[in-house]
Parts: sequence; C-alpha cells; structure tokens
Amino acid sequence: MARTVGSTGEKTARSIVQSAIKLFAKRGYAAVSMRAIAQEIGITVGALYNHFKTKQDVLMFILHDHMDNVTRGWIKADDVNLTPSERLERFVRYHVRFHMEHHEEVFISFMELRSVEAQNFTGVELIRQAYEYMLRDILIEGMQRGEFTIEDAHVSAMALLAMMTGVTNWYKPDGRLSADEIEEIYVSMVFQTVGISYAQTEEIKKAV
Amino acid sequence: MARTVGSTGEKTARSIVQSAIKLFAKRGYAAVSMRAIAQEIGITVGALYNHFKTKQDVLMFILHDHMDNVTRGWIKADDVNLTPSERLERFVRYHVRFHMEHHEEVFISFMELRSVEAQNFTGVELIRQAYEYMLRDILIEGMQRGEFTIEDAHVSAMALLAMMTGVTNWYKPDGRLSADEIEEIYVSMVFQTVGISYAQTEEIKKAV
DNA sequence: CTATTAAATGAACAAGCGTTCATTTAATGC
DNA sequence: GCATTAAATGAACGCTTGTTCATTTAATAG
Repeated sequence: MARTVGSTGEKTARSIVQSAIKLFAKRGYAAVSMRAIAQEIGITVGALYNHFKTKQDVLMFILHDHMDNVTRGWIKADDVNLTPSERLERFVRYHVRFHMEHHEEVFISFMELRSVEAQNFTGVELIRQAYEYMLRDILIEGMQRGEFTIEDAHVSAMALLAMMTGVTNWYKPDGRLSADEIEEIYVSMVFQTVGISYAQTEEIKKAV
Repeated sequence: MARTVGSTGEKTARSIVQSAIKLFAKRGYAAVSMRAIAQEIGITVGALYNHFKTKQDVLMFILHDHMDNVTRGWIKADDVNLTPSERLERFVRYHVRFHMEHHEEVFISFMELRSVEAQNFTGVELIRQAYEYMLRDILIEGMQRGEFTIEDAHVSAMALLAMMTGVTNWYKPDGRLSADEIEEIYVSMVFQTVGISYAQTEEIKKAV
C-alpha cells in the first residue's frame, strides 16, 4: 500500500497535532514516541515526516499555536476603556473558561517548556511573559486607582494565574459543578483576593 | 575496578535519590536515563541496581518520601485547638515555606503522577488527597464559625493550594523578595481570598 | 587472619527510539 | 488522459534505553 484514499496534507497534519496534544498531555513529550502518535491516527511513522521535520517541530507547533490562541483571545476580549475591576472580571472569566476548554494544551505548555531545545526557548518564553504582564498591568492600574488592595502586584499576578490555571487539575466536564458555576466562583474568589467584594463591583457598575 | 574505597550502601542510596530528584525535576522522569543518574554521582549503571530494583522504584521512593514529609510535617505544625483563622495562617506559612524549600520534589510529585504505573498509583493518590482534605476541613470549620466568607470549600481548597504551590514556579533564593517576605504576602493574600483581613485577625488575637 | 558479604565494574541483551529513504499509489494540473 | 506532485508504506539505520550478570574488590564478622 502507499497513499491512501482521501488523504490530504492538511487533514493529516491536523490529525497529527490533535493526536500529539492528547498523548503529550497524558504521558509527556519524552514518553511519547513518534510511532505512538502515528498509530493513534492510523498511519505509519514514515508518513509523519511528510508533515513535520522532527518531533521537536511538532511540540513547537503546539506551543506556539496555543500561546498565540491565549494571548490573541484575550486581546480580543479585553477593553482598555473599562475600569480595572471590570477588566479583571473579564480576565478571570476568559482565563478560567479558556483553560477548562483547553486543559491539555495548557498542561503541555506548562510542563514541556523544559523539553524545548535551547534555540527555540526564548520565543516561547517571551509570549508567556507577555501574558503575565497583561494581568499584572491590570492589577497595577487597579492599585493606583484605589480599587484593589494588593501588597505586591507581581506576586499577586503569579498567584492569581496559578490559582486560576489550577482549575485544569480537577475540572471534569461531568463533575459536581458546571463550567458556568466554576467561572462565577473564581470571579468572586479573585475579587476577594485583590480586596474587592463582588457586591462592591455591582454597585460600581450601577453607579456608572 | 570493583567496589570503591569508602563506599557504603546507605551513602550511595542517598546519593542516587538526590541525583534522581535533581534530574527528574529538571528534565522529567521519562527523559532521564539510569545512566544519567549514575554518571551524576560518579558510578556506573550496574551499581544502581544494588540499591533499587527498577527505575520506577526510584520514582516511587521519591514520591512516597516527599508526601510523607509534607503530611507529617503539617500534622506536627498543626494545633486543632486554635481558631480556623489561626490554623489557616499556620497552614499557609507551612505550605509556602515547605514548597519553596522543596520545589524539586514538589514539581516531581505534581508532574510525574502520570509516570506512576497503575499498581502504584492508588497509594500515592490517597496521601495527596489526604493533604487536600486537611486544608478543606479548616475552611469548612471557618465557614461554619462565620470567620471565612467562601462560596465552595472544595473549590477554594483547590484554588488556594494551586495558588500557594505556584510559588515554586518563580521563587528564586536570590530574587527580589526574601522567603520571609513572600510568606507574609501569601498569608495576607490567602486571608483576603477567604474573606478575612490580616488586621481583623490581629484584632481577634488581641481579644483572646 | 580468614571467610563472608556488600558494593562496585563493565560487557552484554533485547527492545524501542527518532529519522531516512526507495518505492508505491492517490490526487491534481494541463 | 497523461505527467507531475503529494502522501502513504515498510524496511532499514545507528543509537539509547532499562535491566542482567559474571567478576572483582572493599568492608565486615568471627
């Protein structure tokens, strides 16, 4: 046998990425073989190399694609004309929702930075930092305007991101709480963490 | 050459564990070879097998040892006669401090659960849950006594653990903030998150 | 001092790894 | 309809992997 009926480059490439995401998330980059990725989608190893030059390239594609999605998605959802509290609320909802829906890519991005070879590292790391800074800047503005009570914006940003991203560790689509309920809980937790109550914000909204 | 001068079983076994912790944390279980562990401490691969039966056994030893340390340490630090707020403060200080000091083991325990073979999994998972429940119980008691304002004790426990454990992602011993300062910041953040202010607690303390 | 045990070496193993390539077959452009 | 290109196969490669084992030497017990 050789080329199979109905096969096109784009379809296979997408399948490879999907399969790799699933397997990398479950077992880790180093523990997943190219053969395993191929088997998952019903092709042989050799065929992979028509679409990706190396295993590392598959990982880099996943990482870049994911980070692009996260940051671009937030830039679209954000509105710099809103108050810091309103922007923070949006950020929490966006982040928690996105991470519940993409927990596999999130896990890979968090864990497999160490599997990124030196020459590829800087690029990925910069995008990651950029995202952190987006939250930090909201916190700083909120402090300056007196909306938030925070000791250290940088520590708070890291702490909040860890807290929100942690949802991926236990969220199950058919669990006790729906995604909507979880989103709400996180909004109120984050609000308390930065020193504002949810009720307070509702007042602010009405006053505007 | 064969047995080297001054070699004893205990010393070598400890070296192996130390070396494995360092390498597993940096590169991940699957990406670390037994040869790499051996080389790190200046012995050959074969010698490893005088101390551990398999690579998986090295991982299991590290995981069990770490989880034992965490839970035992907390049980020692805890005092059930204190108020929930006081116990929570102790928990935060204990957890943050411990995780800053043992970030390698923490990272391994978080990430390499998937590298644990099925027959070993339940044991490790149970200890992990037990630790989570210790925090959750403090939160529940605090809610019942009206000290904390929390929507969902389980979600809050997971969120707080993620937030606190996240310190391992960025803490550097020679960074901008000292371990003491970071500990303080986390106490006040956690207090705000559960709906009490640090000042409030100081009052409570004085009143007692 | 001697016999035994413990801890090392270093070679060997079968299996699995990422990657390459000649070959075959399907899809596509003229 | 035919030539070209794209996408698959499957065998092969050199290398690394976890693990085993006969052998050697140091530490230890009597």
